[in-house]
Amino acid sequence: MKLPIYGPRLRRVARRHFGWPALRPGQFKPMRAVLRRRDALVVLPTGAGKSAIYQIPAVLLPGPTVVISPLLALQQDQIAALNERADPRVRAVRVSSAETPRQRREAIREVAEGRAEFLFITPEQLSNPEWTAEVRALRPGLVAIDEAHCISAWGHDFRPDYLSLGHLIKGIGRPPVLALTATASPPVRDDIIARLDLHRPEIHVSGLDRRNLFLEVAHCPDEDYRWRRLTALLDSSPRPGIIYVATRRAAEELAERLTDAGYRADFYHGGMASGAREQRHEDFTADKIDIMVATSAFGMGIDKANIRWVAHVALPDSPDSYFQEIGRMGRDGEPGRALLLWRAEDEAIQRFFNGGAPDPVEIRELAAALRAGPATKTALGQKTGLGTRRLGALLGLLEQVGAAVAGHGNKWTVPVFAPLPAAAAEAAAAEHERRQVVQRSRNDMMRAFAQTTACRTQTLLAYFGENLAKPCGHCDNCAGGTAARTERASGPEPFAVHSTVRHADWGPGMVMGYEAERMTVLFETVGYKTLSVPVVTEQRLLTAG
DNA sequence: CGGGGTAACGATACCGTTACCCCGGTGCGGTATT
Repeated sequence: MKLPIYGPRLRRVARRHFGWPALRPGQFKPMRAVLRRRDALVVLPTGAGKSAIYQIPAVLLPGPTVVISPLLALQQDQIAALNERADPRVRAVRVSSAETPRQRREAIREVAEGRAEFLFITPEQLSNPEWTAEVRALRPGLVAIDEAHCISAWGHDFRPDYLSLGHLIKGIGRPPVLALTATASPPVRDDIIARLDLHRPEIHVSGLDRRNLFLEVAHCPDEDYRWRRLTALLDSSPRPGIIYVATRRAAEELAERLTDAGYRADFYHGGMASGAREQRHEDFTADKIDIMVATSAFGMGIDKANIRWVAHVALPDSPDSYFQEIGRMGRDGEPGRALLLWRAEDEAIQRFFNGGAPDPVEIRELAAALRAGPATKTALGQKTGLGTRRLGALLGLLEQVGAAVAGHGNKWTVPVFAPLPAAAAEAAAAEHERRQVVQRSRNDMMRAFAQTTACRTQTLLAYFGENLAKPCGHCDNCAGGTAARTERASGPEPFAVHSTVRHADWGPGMVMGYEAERMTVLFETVGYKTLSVPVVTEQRLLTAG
């Protein structure tokens, strides 16, 4: 049997069809996985060439490629970039609310007739039974999930159709699946793999240590101090840069205060009219805006290489978000500066955003409604009086505890051995609580990152399950010498990094890293925990395995 | 959970304190109206 040699073929496609002279680090292995028709999860932070990982193999694989991407604006940019080349083998079309029904049908026809290779679609459209059948008939050879962390970040409450992606992909014939994201800590990866139902996926993680970024954190006792640190950064840094804040109001107010103080600043958040949003985004891309004060709405889809700094006038909800946000700078390889200006009070808003417990009565009623026979979400919504958002979240919970299942034609029903409504409600509440606990542990890890005296990069990479052998040399703690002192203070490590351990109450977990006399363990049920190494050793809190 | 705004109060000439309320991120899609 002739062994396939992938490298030259991939490079040839990159050159001929896309005009890229060479492959970049981190691209080849996942491409090879795709060509071997393996499921894969790719974590590649720099943003440089993530799309190529599905685009190049797509040309070599039979059948069109379905691309699932969260934002219409993002899709627009990617489609435009592909169609610029006027090569039918890389042509892209789209099915979304931005197209008329006629245009959507035409898009499907173009793919069916081989006039286009890529079909961009949102999870929401794919969950429409009409399109499921149409897309299935195209016999796609690959499904690419862009910004796959959205499954974990948004699926559970914000955009529930993300949770159904696994079912939806089955509905279109279950071709190999490639999930792509810039950040995914182990719990997020597990979530992606579980929700997409990836089969023995190859996991490729690379480029987490961004050596051109200098990481710096300042604890701010009050708002005045925070303002002084921020303006000191602005006075000493080139443009452009991004300031992240927690709320829309804060974005507007800070932009105004900066403008009054003589800085050229504008704001951006999800509450703006779509036209204005687009304009601001374009202006920033075209270097017409120096300083963008924004909520987390400003993020995905920023394709700009020369962002020189990112400041946080807030405490992000997790290291995942933080890493994602600072990862947008310095893509050109030139220096970038990350400055986290945090106050203890910032945590309150994150706790609020985590949300409260679901209403047990509502869950029970929904569980009962499901027993009346297969029903669509719309029908269930009418029956229970639940809004689409809440309904989606509750259905997701019930599904996870085996009290609901998506069947034929996107109708929901109860599986054969489903618990009775009361028991289902109880299990769903427990499942929600478990998720909350994990989310709170991620909040805690963000604060721990802010407070550490160890190397910032080592701390951050440990959170993502990666080991950086030596302090990074490009963070405040390395520069100030505390990282070296912290490293010297660390004693013997009772369990190897990445080994599995067990705690009497918290069950199984994985050792993520050590920092001085403390160790971080990620437990399956309670999330991240930081433990004292001497206490662990003396009291035998953990056992191997 | 905490910040910010406002009303009410108390004491007294213009203001301070307290209590209470409200607010707070991320985007798809489809429909009704210009």
